[in-house]
Amino acid sequence: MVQKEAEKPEAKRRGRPRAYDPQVALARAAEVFWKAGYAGTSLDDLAAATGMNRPSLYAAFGDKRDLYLRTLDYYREESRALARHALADNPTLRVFLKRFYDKALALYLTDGPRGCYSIGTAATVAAVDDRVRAFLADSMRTTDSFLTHQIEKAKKRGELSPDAEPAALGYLATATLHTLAIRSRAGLPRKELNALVEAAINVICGAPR
Amino acid sequence: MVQKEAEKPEAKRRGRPRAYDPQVALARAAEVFWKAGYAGTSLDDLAAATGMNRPSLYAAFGDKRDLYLRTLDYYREESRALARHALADNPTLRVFLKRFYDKALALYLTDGPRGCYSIGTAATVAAVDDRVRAFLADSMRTTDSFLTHQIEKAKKRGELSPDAEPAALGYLATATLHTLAIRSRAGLPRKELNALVEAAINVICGAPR
DNA sequence: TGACTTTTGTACTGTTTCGCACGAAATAAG
DNA sequence: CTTATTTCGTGCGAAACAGTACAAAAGTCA
Repeated sequence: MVQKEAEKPEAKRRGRPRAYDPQVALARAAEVFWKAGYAGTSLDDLAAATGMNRPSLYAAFGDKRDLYLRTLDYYREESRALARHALADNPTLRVFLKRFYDKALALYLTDGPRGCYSIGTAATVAAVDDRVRAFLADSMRTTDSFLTHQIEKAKKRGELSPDAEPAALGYLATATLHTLAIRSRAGLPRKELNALVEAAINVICGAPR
Repeated sequence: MVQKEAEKPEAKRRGRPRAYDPQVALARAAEVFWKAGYAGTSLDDLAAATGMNRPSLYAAFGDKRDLYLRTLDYYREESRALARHALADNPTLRVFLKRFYDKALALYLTDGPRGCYSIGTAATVAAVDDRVRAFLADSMRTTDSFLTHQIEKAKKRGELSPDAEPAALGYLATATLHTLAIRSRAGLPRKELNALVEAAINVICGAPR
């Protein structure tokens, strides 16, 4: 609806070639939203950041809201790829969680204390935009079930106490991610965040041996 | 700097009387920010909500940022009063936490899914405003130590396992509050949030007897 | 080369927003 | 009743903003 659906990346297009790469533009736009929030970002800001001018922005992505929704999807895909990658060598739950939170923190602390993209920006918009709210809800449910699933696997492998409840611990694992998202945006020092990660992992996996 | 410091509430003031109550105006302003976020709220919105006109707003609270910072303080005071009240009859940790989260949820779900005021609005602003960022950091540290203190007390009273670590559990208790703040703003149903509260309390206090 | 297609960039319109100036209104003090 | 003081409320000017029209630019295709 916003753009030509079937994009052939390599096919020679007919008219004047684009001066921008849509994926790069999307990433640049996300950076601006990330910093200033949705409402705090103007189309001029976006144009400046992407190097495009406003008419091109409209043609490529629709209006500001459309563009924002695109960046949310973009961010979610990137995040999921990171999470999947942390599972590549089938680590223990303890090792996986450490990696998972460390990767999250690395993302949250790039270019100053910016926190999580969707929590830092979409949470505010969610109260007035149904689609953003639905996106947020869906993202969090997905994180819940992903983490719960990892915990279930670990329990089956005998890494956890037999009376550990994966669903409850999954909630807490997601809650840990959320609190890191907010705390990092609040500028808390890395050291403090590391201590929190340590504490959460010990509670979820049981005291370290 | 923004307003006369020593406000004698009952002293007969000299000129034309105010047509508004500053405390009420502050609460109304907070409601608007709560819904639309800081950047998403214009002075006209605030004027409409408070029944004041813009020049009066400036005279009373300074500019938009000053007013917003005031509402943050206001909200924090209200929240602390609620928390203190939940401790009035010296309840067990389990009972206290249940009350604490229930009160938070009641606040977060008033007038639709609006979540926590400071997390829902200040988190976004924090990335571009030092004072807001400092406010957020300070608030969260206060919550951490408050909850940790309650957990320590419970441990001394023998309510918790001897090897429970209050500092670690305190982080998780705050994390639970944070995740509730975000999830409620994302519109997750009350039932799901209740289940999360239940799970978190069981992890913090130990399985129910 | 010339017709066609798509993107670019400038410029324009109307709206929103901010911040303040200024006179009217309301009250206390003398 | 007059003066001093404080607030109210209209309204103005400047800036920011969203969205679009239009012509120039930069390609493809025949």
